Amino acid sequence: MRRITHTKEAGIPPPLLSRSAVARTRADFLLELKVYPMSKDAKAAGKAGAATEAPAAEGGRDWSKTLFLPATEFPMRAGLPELEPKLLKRWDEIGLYEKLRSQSKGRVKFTLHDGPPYANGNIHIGHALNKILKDLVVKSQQMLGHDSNYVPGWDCHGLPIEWKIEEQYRAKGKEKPNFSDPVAINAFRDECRKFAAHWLNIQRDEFKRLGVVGDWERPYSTMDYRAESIIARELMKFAASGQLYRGSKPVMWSVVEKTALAEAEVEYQDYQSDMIWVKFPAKPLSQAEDYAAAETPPEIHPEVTPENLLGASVVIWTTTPWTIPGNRAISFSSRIEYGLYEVTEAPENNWAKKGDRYILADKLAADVMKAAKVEAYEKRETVSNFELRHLVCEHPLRDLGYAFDVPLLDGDHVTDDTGTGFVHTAPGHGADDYIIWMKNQKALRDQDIDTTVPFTVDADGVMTKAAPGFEGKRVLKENGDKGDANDAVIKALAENGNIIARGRLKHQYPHSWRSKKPVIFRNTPQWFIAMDKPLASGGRLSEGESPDAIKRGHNAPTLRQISLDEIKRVKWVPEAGENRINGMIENRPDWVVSRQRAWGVPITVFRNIETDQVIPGPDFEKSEELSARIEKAFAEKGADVWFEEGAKERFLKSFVPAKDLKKWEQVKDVLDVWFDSGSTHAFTLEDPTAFPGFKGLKRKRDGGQDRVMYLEGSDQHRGWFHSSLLESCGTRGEAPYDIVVTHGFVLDEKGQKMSKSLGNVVAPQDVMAKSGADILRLWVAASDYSDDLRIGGEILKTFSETYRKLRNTLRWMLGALAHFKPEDAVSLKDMKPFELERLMLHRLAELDHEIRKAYEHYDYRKIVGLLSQFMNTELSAFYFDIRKDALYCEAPSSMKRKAALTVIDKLCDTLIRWLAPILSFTAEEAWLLYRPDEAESVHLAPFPKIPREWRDDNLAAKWDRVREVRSVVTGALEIARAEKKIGSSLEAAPEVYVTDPDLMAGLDGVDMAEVCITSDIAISDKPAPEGAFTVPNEPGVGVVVKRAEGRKCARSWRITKDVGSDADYPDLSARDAAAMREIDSGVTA
RNA sequence: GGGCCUGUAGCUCAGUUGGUUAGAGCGCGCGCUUGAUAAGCGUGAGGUCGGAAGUUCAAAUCUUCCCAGGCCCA
Repeated sequence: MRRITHTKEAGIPPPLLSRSAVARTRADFLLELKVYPMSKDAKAAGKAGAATEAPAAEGGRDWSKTLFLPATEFPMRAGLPELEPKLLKRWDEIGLYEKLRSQSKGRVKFTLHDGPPYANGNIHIGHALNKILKDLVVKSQQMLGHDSNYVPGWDCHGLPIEWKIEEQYRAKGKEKPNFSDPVAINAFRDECRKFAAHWLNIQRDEFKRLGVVGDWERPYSTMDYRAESIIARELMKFAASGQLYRGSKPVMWSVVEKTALAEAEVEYQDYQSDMIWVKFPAKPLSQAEDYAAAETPPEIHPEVTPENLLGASVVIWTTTPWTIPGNRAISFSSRIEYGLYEVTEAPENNWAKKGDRYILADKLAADVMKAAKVEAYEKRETVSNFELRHLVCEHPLRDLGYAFDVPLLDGDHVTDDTGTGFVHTAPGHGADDYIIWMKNQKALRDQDIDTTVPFTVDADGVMTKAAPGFEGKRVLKENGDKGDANDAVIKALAENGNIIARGRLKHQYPHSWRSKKPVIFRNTPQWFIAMDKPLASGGRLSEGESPDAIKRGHNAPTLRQISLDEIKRVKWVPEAGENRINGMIENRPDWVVSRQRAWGVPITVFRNIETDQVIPGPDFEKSEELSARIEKAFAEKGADVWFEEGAKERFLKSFVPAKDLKKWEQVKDVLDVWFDSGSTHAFTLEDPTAFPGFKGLKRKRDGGQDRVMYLEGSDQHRGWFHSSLLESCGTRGEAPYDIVVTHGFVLDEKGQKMSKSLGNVVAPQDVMAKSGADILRLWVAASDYSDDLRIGGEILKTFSETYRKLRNTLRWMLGALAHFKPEDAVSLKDMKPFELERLMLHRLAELDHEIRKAYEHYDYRKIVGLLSQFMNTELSAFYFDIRKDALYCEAPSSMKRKAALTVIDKLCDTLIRWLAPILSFTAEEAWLLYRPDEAESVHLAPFPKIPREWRDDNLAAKWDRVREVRSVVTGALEIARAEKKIGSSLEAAPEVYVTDPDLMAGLDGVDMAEVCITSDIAISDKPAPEGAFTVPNEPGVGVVVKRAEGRKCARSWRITKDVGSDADYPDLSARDAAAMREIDSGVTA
């Protein structure tokens, strides 16, 4: 408005000012005045407004042009989606990562070792969280003064990629390749490799887009030849030390496809099974058995197998009769109540006969008797857990060649919902069966029970000689139809008098998702890494200990013990992580590392089919040479060479006599991909040739100061943290990391898991396109990553607002600094009179301490909190608001102005650096405008060094009082405003009554009118008059708001009595008139 | 079902060894400003601290149970 009036009076034809015209006028004006921070001629710029404005008739002069208003190119609205790619390009062009490395050579290393994501699709919000968090760590550790390098990596082998390639084969009408054909398998592997490479590249771009700084040009990948060779080498270390062994385990097996299936490859469909109820006769135990008397309840007969159970049978129920030959135990549950039941009436020729006595779950007895067509029965006894635990049965097919004891095992998987309350346990044919069998290994062996899991069914679904009496019977035919095994088993049971009922059951049964045919659980040979085998060369070397000292024989620690010890040495953030992984390592079974698959690193060992010897292995003197040969071949040509024609002969040449080659089986299984990723430390951190950034890495435990951090989602306690720990402890006797940080999962706004079907998925790509990566980064930094994180529309909106506030504070500082000349900087000594400035310096010193501490502890939300609070409340709403008058209006020579600018310069410098790890793009944008001449990138700068002398606790305490009084004044002004007494606070001249001497002392020497942004103020130590404004919390302060007296200065808008005291500037206050005189005379400094 | 963990204003978070009327930033309502202006300032309203019971003079904080949610197993 003012401007339009002015234009009119200046005689310029009154334009028809449309909105856009106004905007254009304004834009032109800004352009004219705009100070380009890059221009070295800031001096000229500072007075530009004043100098170009010829003194006009005072009444019409546009005083705003004579003010030192903020001027900056840093836009109010960021336009992050457009800005960010430009900055990324710039970082690429200046070689930011290389610069960081060369700049920090020789410093203590902080190494965040990247956990490899799986290269098979676009990144999702969880990836974004993980990588941003890593970037916060890496950048802040760098700025704290470390050499903080980051080499990203990818996990490339494995099943999901195989599936994709199989899918492609099917789409092309090709058969699934025959993996025993060397050409076919390597052609297939090649497709997998290409697929992984494709997604690696896409993910790399997506990760870079987040603003993550790292060595993107030279990442690691588990499928690099070098990586494959080292993964194989690591496995061979386990083989050579004897920790790798061949065992067996039931897996889901498709008879039709002759292949093992993963859980994700089966689907449950209706299927009609044969069900049978089978008797396991109770057997008297030898009296020599000695049971712990302590656990014997007094009311129980302490003798083994109480008499009343003799002649009774435990009854089981199963839907897979063909697994009876594989039976080795019966599971019961100590949570279920059991009884001894006698059949009192039954039809002639019934399987269940009068006088039979069965042990059954009480809840299921009636059902069982009904199924067995029993007409009447009675419960005789209660059967206790104690009795069951010490009961041993005979196998129902004992006379066919199953003359072993069948023990009873207590298991949580047993329920009394269906069946008999007892679960037939065939360790080769079920997961639960196998687990409970393995869990009881030791106790069973103590009872002289053979714990070997029998191979009763072969790959074709045909029963083997390990199932005496049933050899050659088929479980399933080649086409997936039911074979003759069930009938044969049922017939044999009947002949032995140990079946009491049969029937059919329609239920959900696993089927292959490809052939849609039923699958079976079948015991198969697998390769294991032993958790509890004493490690001859295990354990870390203590200082000064010779390598020979660790050969500890049978007293040597096991992999489990070493791992548990190492867990204690690692710092877990948050601490609960230690608990979690500890529990897992304590309880986990041996590590199954073999997969009957194609796309992976092979288990590069050979097995003698006659002696079962494995090479490389502990009893093979050429293990090292053999390993070296394999490693070298892999490094040169990749793991494919293992599958090539004649590989066995080539690798074994000269190690094994040619005539014996037939006896040696080349293992074609591939490694569990967790072994791959568990080995990343070996082929990255320990390979300075491929990764020069890791050269000279010397961890604290090795007497150095460097640290290695792993940082992943909390699911990796079971995954990567776990496998890396086992791999490294098994081969090196120590954990591969010093610090492990875990974060939670990303949920939707309501705390629910994201899913396509719920439609609550937030894609990082969308957020970056709409709001920018810095918003995502702020979200990560401000959230409590130790817990699950939530994201959604409202949350993103909130963070956009938070961002906007921070951004505008930066913007105002940059604008104010357009008028700052370094040579005007005021030294701390000369800052003495300016308490407000010193207060700000004090706050910087305080914050410096807190922010460094928070960055050191990876506590980023604390930093966001501190900086938001500081920038919004203390700077924008307090310091800046107060200082606007001095900055805009005071003369160029004003010391107050110069002092303020000096402080704002420090604030700006410091805040941009503190924000850089979090708002990486925005901080860079600000930095380039702030330091146009010398600054290459804020990410090359360290956190600022704040002089200790800036700290002044007494001053801070004093100003706490000032702010207390101020808050009463602003409260009073608000009332006056509501009463329409005043509008702007400059229209007021409050009377402040301070009876509290402590508060009064705080006001000493403080210009309270300035602090309260009023035109005048009166401070009195007298009691406040009746009706004065007070606040309950500040009883010692009363305020009466009076209107300021005098005229409004046309330039500063303050109402003072000295307006017009300078005849040359009749509309201005004395202060402004003096300033104008200086400006008009061309003096700027 | 088991192990680990979480639940404080609309949102993101603080709440020290249990101790006055539970805090902050953002958002929201209202007012001011129009020289940070798709900005800035002031001010106000929001919480039975997931629920219940218990221990205690005193519980967001300790105990138990329940509810909701997450990760990992089964």
